[in-house]
Amino acid sequence: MGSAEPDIGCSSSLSTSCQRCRLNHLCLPLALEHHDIVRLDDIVVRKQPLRKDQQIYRQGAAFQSIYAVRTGAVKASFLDRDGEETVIGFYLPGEVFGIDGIGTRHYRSTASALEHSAICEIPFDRFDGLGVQLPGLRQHLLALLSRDLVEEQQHSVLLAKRSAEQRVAAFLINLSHRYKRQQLSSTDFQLPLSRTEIASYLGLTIETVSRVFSRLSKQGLFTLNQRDLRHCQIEKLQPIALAKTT
Amino acid sequence: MGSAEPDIGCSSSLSTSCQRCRLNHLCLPLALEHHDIVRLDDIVVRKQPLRKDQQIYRQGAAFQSIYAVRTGAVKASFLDRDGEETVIGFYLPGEVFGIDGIGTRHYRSTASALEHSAICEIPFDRFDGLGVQLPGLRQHLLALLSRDLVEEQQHSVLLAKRSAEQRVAAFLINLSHRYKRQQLSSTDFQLPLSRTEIASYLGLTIETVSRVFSRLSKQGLFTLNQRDLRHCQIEKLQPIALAKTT
DNA sequence: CTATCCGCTTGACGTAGATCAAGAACTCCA
DNA sequence: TGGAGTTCTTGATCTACGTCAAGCGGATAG
Repeated sequence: MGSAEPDIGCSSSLSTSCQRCRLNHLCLPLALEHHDIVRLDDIVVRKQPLRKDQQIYRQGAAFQSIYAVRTGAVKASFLDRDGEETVIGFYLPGEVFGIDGIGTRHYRSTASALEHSAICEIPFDRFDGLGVQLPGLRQHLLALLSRDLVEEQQHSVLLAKRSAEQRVAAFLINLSHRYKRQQLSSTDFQLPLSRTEIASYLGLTIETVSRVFSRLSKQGLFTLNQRDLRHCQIEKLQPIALAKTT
Repeated sequence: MGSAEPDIGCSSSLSTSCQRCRLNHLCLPLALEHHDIVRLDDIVVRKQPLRKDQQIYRQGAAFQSIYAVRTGAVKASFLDRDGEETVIGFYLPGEVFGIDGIGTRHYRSTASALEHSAICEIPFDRFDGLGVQLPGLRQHLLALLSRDLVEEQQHSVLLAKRSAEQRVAAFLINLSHRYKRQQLSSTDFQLPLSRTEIASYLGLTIETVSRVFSRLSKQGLFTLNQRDLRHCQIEKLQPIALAKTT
């Protein structure tokens, strides 16, 4: 996004510790007492900021670390053998990704930056070692995985049962919640995904997504220019997202 | 299934221990040394056999235990507020379910027996306590969750991108693998789900599922009477399940 | 300032799968 | 042994969304 730039900015945030990170109440440290956060800090690797489209890990690569988003946004996508890419998820600041590699010891998707982003890497074996001493951390990882599983189940239900309009409405509601969690506006924000990516994530075509956006904004539920969403009326989207399939 | 019966049979298997269970190489004990299995055994509750449609837990109930299937089959389904039921998963002998409740401390779906079934209950806090002493068990649970997450992601991709025929083919391949894992025939088995349940699980209608079954069996890929599948040619289903969406 | 590209929108048309409707086969029970 | 309730199949029709095709506006480059 941003202009040209040799400098990618935010070098200040590069040096941030978990203790001082404004996201520590959302992210892994939330499981820890103040004095234990230091120990997590020791193993967290704060990476060089990434440019748009830079990859964090690739599908099939050996699993080594889990990651957290500090700034920007990251998508996970799955490439099937005909070269078709499917967006299976995306992650906003404070969210953890890469945990789907724990079981198979291989990443099952490719993670890449959706925009300029800063991420934290947590080498898994060190994290696991820490878990021995800090049961809270262990519990938290378990809870994280379990909640991701539930979300993925809900995504499946969305794809299995809901119309295009319902999927798009649910997508916007979900985004809104996740921005709110970060103390950001829940009614005005940038879409982290392109139309193509949204379509892929929701199991639709780009044309359908575009038409649904047009229709909903014509109904006055929000205004949308490119990725710039404004005045989103979540309470009016809610009934659309739920609606009886009768 | 079976005839009338006051006795639900398999009372012998009721007394089985994990050590002697024929599924112990698939199920939780696989993570353990022989002499540690006894400790797992201590906390496992071998429940009364369940009849078809009996519930194990209900959506929204407080999370207490995780479960494993010993015989029979179990489905997990999600009820949305219009009363529509969606089948989100099903579990065969040796498989563990209920772990999606760990994060929220509430079950997010209802689990019920698809047929006469025997299940093992593992109270989660005792299990968790055991995990402190048996790191292998802890790792295994983590791996289990992570692999379930991957499978759920794959299910989402199936729903997002694949045609009715591809979904049904993938479903049969999946079943075949899971029966094989149990040392059962991978080409001849009973479908654990009704047409209605299969349709719900695959995001289709019952009519479409039925038509696809007819079409595929007319092509000689298998024979199917009601739930009785025979001579299933997995290697011919594979190309159908994958096929280019071009 | 004009050209090319890319992301997005919009319209016209086609189709896979949904819906509606009927009937066949199997199950359960009297 | 037969009738009522399931579950599954099959056909005829409808429709939401996909496909194809054109055009627009904003961004970057020459």
